[in-house]
Amino acid sequence: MSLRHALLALLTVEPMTGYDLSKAFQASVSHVWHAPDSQIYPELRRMEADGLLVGTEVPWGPRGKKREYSVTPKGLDAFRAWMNEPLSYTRERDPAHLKAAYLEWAEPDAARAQMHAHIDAYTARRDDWRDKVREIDTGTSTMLEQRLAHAPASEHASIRAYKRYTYEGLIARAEHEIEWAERGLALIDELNADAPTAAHRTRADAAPPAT
Amino acid sequence: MSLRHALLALLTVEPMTGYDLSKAFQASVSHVWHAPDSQIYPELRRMEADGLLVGTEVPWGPRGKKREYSVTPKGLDAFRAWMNEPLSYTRERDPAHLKAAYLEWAEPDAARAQMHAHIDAYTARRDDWRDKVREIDTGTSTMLEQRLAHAPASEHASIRAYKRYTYEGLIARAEHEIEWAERGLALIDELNADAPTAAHRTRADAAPPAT
DNA sequence: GTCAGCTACCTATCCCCATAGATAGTTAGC
DNA sequence: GCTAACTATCTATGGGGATAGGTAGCTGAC
Repeated sequence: MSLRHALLALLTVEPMTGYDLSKAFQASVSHVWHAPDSQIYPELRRMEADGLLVGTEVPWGPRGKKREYSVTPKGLDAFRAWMNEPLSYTRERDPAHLKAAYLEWAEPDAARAQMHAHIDAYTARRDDWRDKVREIDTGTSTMLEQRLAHAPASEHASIRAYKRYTYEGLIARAEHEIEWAERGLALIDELNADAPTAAHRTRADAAPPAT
Repeated sequence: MSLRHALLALLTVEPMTGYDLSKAFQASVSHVWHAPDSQIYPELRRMEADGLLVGTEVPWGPRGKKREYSVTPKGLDAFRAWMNEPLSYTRERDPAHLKAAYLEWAEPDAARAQMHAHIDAYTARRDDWRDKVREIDTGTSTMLEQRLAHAPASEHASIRAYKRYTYEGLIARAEHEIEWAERGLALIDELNADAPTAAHRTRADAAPPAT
């Protein structure tokens, strides 16, 4: 149900078409929540059916048309209700840590490659999020500036602060993941210092026991 | 496809029934990857159909029977192949941070409750993972000890080290999440310092902190 | 005037997962 | 001998998401 609320968050700024939304999504929310357009369009229809949005046909060129959605009072209520109730936390499900727990099965070099992939993935995210923070600070984030333009000046500080807070949390998390993977690289080196390749070969034959 | 590999990881230790697996899952892997039995049983069937496992009927009491699965060489190959290829990283999708980005919409007390929920969820996980580390160190983890019993002594250090490494990473992550939420609480107080809510004021007056 | 590239929207399939429940046999304690 | 609790397995339904398409109109450059 998070997609629904992410869309509501964007539409509270101003009415948009599905296409606009999928672009806005990529530019802003996607750093926190990703969704392809094939998920956005049907969800908008469902939200309209549920009375959270109203869609109006807008002419586009001589023959074309597009559908612009705006939030209804009911939609606003739903969004506020979601914001005011705490999330339910689902249990951990993390492929990287799952793999790490059984890393003795991997070739040392494959284990290292895994760690490098982890580092690369989180480095990219960290840089991405750092850009977002910079955009917030310099006022070059289109979505944020539009949101601010539609909000009373008294709230500008909060809006900016929460966005910044969110991305800073994500940056710190990414840095933690990078550190973790770097410790992983050190650990792999340490464990393979004496027997670089022999360890795996014995393991390979160990699992199917000859009965 | 992670469930499949989590199951393979467990079955490399020794053959098990679906029921055993769902128990073992809860006791060990579930701290990294959770799955209910209704997902495990069909997946085992599929894995058998794919030739990764063989299942044999084992009598259980006078009339009952159960199905015990063991890993085939093909299953072992699949597991090793998974271990040796790097994971693909999917894009961020985090409801807590999504909400945080729009926290100006929430009542201050609801925002605080959200932060407390975050702290509670990660505190529980952190404690859980700390227990796991303690189990690893004291040798009271059944699954781990069984795994060690089936592996050459030369590998015991690695097996233990990777498990410990995994859980330590998760503990550090949980601690980061707790810190983040605590900074969130401070931020909420700061942003609402001039206009405290009625509820907040009442609570502060009713229960002043004992020194 | 036509072609590339963009805007706009939609469909289909498959997989994973959450949740809820159905069924049946076994074991241990009273 | 009965009952509660455990062992064992399976089904059904629906939501959410990934991936991969398809259609149609618009716009601007050459």
